[in-house]
Amino acid sequence: MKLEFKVKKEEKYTKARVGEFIYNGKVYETPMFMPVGTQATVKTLSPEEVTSCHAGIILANTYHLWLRPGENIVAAAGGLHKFMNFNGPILTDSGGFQVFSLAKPKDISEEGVLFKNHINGDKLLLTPEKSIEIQNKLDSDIAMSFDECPPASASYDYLKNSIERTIRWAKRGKEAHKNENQMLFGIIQGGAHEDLRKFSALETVKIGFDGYSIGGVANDHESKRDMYKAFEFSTKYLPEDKLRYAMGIGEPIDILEGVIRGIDLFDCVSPTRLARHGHALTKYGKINLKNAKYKEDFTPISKECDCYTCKNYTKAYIKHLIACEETFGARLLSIHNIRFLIKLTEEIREAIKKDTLLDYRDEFIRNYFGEDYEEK
RNA sequence: GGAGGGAUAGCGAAGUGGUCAAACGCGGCAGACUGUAAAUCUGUUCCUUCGGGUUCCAUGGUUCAAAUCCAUGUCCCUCCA
Repeated sequence: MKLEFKVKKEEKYTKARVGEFIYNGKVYETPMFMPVGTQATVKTLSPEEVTSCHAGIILANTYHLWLRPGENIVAAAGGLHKFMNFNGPILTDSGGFQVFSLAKPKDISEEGVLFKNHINGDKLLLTPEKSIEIQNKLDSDIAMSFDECPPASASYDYLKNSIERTIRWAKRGKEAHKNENQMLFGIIQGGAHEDLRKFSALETVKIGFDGYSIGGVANDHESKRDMYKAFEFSTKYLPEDKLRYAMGIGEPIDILEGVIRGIDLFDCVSPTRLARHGHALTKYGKINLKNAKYKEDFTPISKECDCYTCKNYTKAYIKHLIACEETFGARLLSIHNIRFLIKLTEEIREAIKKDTLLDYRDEFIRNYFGEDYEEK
């Protein structure tokens, strides 16, 4: 079943909106934060634990599942949902990010991208058609176009050529897309340049997709200002009635600023990666539970948090688990961090409904960064 | 009782005349992480007022120079009886 998205409420003072879609008879609201489960698992968590964080859509990755176990095995299992025992909606990334993280510029051609398989060194060609074919077989609910994700610092000319090729790839991918039950999103690139974002958006919209992603952000230590420009210059040229998704975002403040600029969906590895590295997100900033000061702190990460971790465990205990490299520590922190970001989106939705999102943002910043916060 | 081996920073362990405040690993302390080649990576870890000061079981000695060579002592380990 293809999920139908509707905008339900637009905020009065910003571009933010609350939307909803129905999946398996359940109503899901946006803005939404989507946990990442690259290899068909949100690292360290069971599907039940992911769901307990009130997660909606989760991600999986085409490139990784193509290499292991192979899309045919997932298809033989009955698709990703059955394979990984997750009943909620699943979005698959196209492998486009791996063009950024694994390929070298010389590996990218009109036909596709030549990857050196990171597991056994084999050379493999991923094309727009192949990426879509794999995603069709994986049977995710939302597929991504195969794009090049150039670093934000790439030159104007490089970005321009790359965008033109990504648009040609998007057309090829759409033609190859055969799964009626699966949405297909196009991806907007263009760094922080308004004309490039505009061109990328308008051309991608011309092809016609079920939703639009904003890519090429937060991948190059670019400034927050540039990232927010990329959001703004993309959503400005996208249709109101389609989902907008900021790929790989992110940090709480970036989610807020993205929502304000009209973005509905966010995904990020940070809650689970930070967790594995001993960090917890809190309303008052990120804390590092490895720090000695938590040794005898027998209070929860957050008294206000309703997650399993905060209801049952202390900082001192989690610090001990992380110090001993016990996986349960990473799991408890993953639950907390995912719940934190999802709770953030819940509060954001409430603020949009009340037209108080800017006040909410300002209060969030005061709490999270302190009084002397300056946007960089 | 006899023969041999050893003692190096919080721990393990290199180093066997100068380039040694002493490799490396662990532990400790801190930092980074944004569509996951990340349970990873980086820095730091004798003291310091950043000039320097005090170290390699202890004490004495050889030498211009000692963790390194010699003597004595202390402790530990292995094998034989």
